[in-house]
Amino acid sequence: MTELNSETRSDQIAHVLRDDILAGRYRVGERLPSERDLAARFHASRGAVREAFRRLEQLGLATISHGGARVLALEDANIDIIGPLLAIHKVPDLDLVGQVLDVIGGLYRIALQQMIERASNEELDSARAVIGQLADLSLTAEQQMQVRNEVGQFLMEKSHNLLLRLINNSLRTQFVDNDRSGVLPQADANEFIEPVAQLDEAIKARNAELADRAIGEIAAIDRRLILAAITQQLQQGNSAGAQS
Amino acid sequence: MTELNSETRSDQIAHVLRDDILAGRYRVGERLPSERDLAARFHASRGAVREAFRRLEQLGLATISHGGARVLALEDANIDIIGPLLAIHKVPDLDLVGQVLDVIGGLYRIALQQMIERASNEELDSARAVIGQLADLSLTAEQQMQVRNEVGQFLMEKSHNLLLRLINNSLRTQFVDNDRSGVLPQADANEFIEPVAQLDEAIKARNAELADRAIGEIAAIDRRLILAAITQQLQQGNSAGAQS
DNA sequence: TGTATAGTTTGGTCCTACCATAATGGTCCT
DNA sequence: AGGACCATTATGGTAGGACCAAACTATACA
Repeated sequence: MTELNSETRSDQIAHVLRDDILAGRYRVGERLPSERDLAARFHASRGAVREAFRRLEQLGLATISHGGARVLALEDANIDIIGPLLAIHKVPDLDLVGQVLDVIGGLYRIALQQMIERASNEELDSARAVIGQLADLSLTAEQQMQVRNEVGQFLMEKSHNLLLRLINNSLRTQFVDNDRSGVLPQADANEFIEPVAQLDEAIKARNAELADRAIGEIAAIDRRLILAAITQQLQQGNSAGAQS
Repeated sequence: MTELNSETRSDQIAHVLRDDILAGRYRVGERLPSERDLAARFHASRGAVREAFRRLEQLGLATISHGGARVLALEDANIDIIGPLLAIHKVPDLDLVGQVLDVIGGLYRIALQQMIERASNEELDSARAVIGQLADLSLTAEQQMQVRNEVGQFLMEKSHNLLLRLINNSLRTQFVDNDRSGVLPQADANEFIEPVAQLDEAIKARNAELADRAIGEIAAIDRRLILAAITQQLQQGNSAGAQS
């Protein structure tokens, strides 16, 4: 295990319950065990269970009311369940990752539009500098990954859009938590050279449409790389699983 | 007041603390009062305060650890604070609403792309039917508002993208909660006729680019209407405030 | 068969006590 | 006078028990 010393009792309970729900061990609308039962099962006090319940409630996984705690549909949950949902399987679910990448790509497009519309010339210049790193051929795979994260982070900040930043933060932290799975796409930086150049020019000219096209292409490449890396890991997992 | 009978003690505490933080009554990094102090202040038990803390923690507004509870930066918070943030002032903050609408518009664009890419022909047909209502000239303002919500909801569902739906749900519920402010934009349905027709045709032909343009235009109109309605309310509020 | 009702379960709240850790303040040494 | 060390204190984390009110369940009655 990673670290369980710093994890609070109510944290543990909340996590177990969360994963149970996400894994579908409770049907939607079904009642969770009572606080007293759970307290007994986890060898904890009712207070700890209640605190865990509050978090589940905030996560949108369950409603707690007088009759009991009822499980909600996954579609009614909070964004913060995406991370745990991806972490349930050893290798993330390919479909879900694809969906998330689609959304992230779209968010970057929005951010870029906002930035081009609102940011100062100085900010645009620094943005171009950061983005330029994407086409740096001398970086390792890890560094490339980091650069891409930085670029995304930078775009979000310079979009001056609070909601955008909030969404991005949620997603980013969840992926960082999940990165331990070792999914490290090996990018061929050459692929990025052309769209990055286009993007640079578009930002320089504050050409929103061109920028949109360029960032879309970059996101598409990124998406392809990540999905390929996961697919590869899936196959490795399958072959390893076949041995046992 | 609306309803405070069904509101739990820990709910009240959480809400007060949340609003205090959002209103900036605590500086970032500052320590919140201790659980015992807050319990005394709210005439509640420590348990209730702790449950409130768990929710603040889940909202990303504060970190609770052994030294004490510390306030986090707004940018590190959860999406679910957008609603409360808008509700703090009698009339929502114009900038923030604009930002939110920008993002929602972008999300609709993503959803539409996904839908065109993935949905079945039947789903597309039903989507066209729903979208067609946007240009219905015989609807009242309330009905129009409802139709627009339905369209958004429909797009999100048919995008078959879980993350997109989660984000949309969060935002939607927060706005529904906030709709009591009575911001009802009066749309001139005539404006929608042309882009809606374009969108219809684009969906029929599965033309992603054309659809993107059309939905963008619709979102822009919607945005303009809502902001205008809020601006008007702001002015009313100012003139009313000048009397007192 | 449907309904009213009593009993049981369950969440909501409070209280008290104890522990472990972080924050604080004082003391001692250099 | 300044800094390192240590005891004290404040604070969160947890446990257990008690009581109430609302919700659920099963029973008895009409």
